[in-house]
Amino acid sequence: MSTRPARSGVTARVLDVLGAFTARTPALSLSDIARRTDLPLTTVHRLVGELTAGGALDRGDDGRYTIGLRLWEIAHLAPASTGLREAAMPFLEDLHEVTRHNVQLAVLDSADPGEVVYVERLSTRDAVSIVTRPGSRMPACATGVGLVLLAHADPADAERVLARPLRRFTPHTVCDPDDVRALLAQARAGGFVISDRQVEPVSLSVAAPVRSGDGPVVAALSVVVPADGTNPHTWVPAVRAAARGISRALGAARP
Amino acid sequence: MSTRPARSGVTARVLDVLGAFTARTPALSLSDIARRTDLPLTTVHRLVGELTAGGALDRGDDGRYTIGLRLWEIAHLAPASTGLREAAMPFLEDLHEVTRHNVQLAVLDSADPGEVVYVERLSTRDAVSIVTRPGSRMPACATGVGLVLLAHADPADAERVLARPLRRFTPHTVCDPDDVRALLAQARAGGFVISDRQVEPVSLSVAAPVRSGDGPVVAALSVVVPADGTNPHTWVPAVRAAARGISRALGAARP
DNA sequence: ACCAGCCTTCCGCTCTGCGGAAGAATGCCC
DNA sequence: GGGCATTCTTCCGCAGAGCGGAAGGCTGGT
Repeated sequence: MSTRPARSGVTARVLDVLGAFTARTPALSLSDIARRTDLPLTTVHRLVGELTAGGALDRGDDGRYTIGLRLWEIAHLAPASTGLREAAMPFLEDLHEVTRHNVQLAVLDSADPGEVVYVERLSTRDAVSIVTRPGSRMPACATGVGLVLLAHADPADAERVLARPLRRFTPHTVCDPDDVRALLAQARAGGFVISDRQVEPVSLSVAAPVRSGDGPVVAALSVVVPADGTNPHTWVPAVRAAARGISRALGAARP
Repeated sequence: MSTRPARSGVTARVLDVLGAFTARTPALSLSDIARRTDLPLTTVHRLVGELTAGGALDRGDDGRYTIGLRLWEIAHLAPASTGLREAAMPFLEDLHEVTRHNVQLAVLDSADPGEVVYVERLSTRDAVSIVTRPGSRMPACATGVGLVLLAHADPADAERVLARPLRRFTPHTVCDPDDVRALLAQARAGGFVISDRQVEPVSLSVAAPVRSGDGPVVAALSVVVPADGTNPHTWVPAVRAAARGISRALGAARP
């Protein structure tokens, strides 16, 4: 699931410690971290102490650690936040308001092109329930945004992703590489893709690519709507328009 | 401006390297980082290499480094994102839709109670222009959210903040400690505060506290509206209602 | 009282990070 | 082109920083 990027050295250990935190366990005790990282307790004690002193971790009243505000702050300087999210938000909000459904923005993980990382999500209390949050990841093949991103990624990367077994979420998840290739071709040709009940049997998503101006595809945007028989193509124009709007904004910001 | 949290040790240096990135310079070359951190070039070279290998930094096509996607992803496990932002978003959107103005959510920096860090912001293309972004910080005394947070913070911390000179942004910025104390008292008594043209001469903000259920104040929420003579109290009910809604959601999530 | 986890401090060995120096790879100006 | 400035990368020997085993508080459960 989570990659093990660490080779050796203190830096790698520091990153291992930070990597011990997950969406399901955002607060960890000292020995939790030691167990997960497979590092000696004493070592973790020192590292965590230094990280806490630097604001990268925070210590709660119960003694458990969480990711610190300062690290959170620094991380917001990532390009995904700085340029992309900034430019996209107004368009996401418009799309959200028009559709009244969940709207998502995602990028491809360059380290592992088989997965997408969600940058932003706008939800409504009464919208279809949904599993993703900003910062969370999903297999590229199963999601609308993932298919769009894969369609415009390095073909060699895409083939590498298709070479490994594809995870199934529902009976509708497309797991045959050839079927995926067809969807990718469709995405390139039509400028959008529909992922029909691939993640949850009750919802589908309509996605379109976001470019940096008229340059390469840097992100994808989708709307998740209930699979209630309504023709999904209804949503295509709105999604594509929003995606193009973001692309234009990005081009103006960083030519 | 930026604190120097580092003492010694590799961990501290790693954090120094990450801390070299700022909102105005989100992409840095190797020697940029060396200069800013005041570390030997060779050392930075190694650290940055290890950080890049671990996904904490990304290297752009031009050779410059940016904060990496993986770090961004991990940072989203900070409580400010996990619980707070998650719970707040629907209410922020409602408030945003009703007011059609900028809506912001912020927390107090525990390391320096004199500053607030913005967690989220919803803007509109045609709203008053505004300087804050998620992850950015401002002096607590000058902002609506800051005054609210300070009002409910440890009184000793508040006094410590008032002891140092207060930065002036406009002729309306409240810089006299006693005037600030009056505003804080008002915030406690009324459950809201109005920061009138303190940051920019053309806008004012109305802020209210967000509690963890019925517990302590953990965040503050504000709407920024043009200072066009409209009675700012018009906005108070909507802001307070949204703040209470978030508080309730937080209480339900983590009792 | 006893035990089982969790956290913290101590300390000596050694392995690892350190950074000066030197060399490649640009880019710029004359 | 030649020379100069800046940036990035590789190499390597020294020493001090990080390492982690062991031991001792500090809980809370039975």
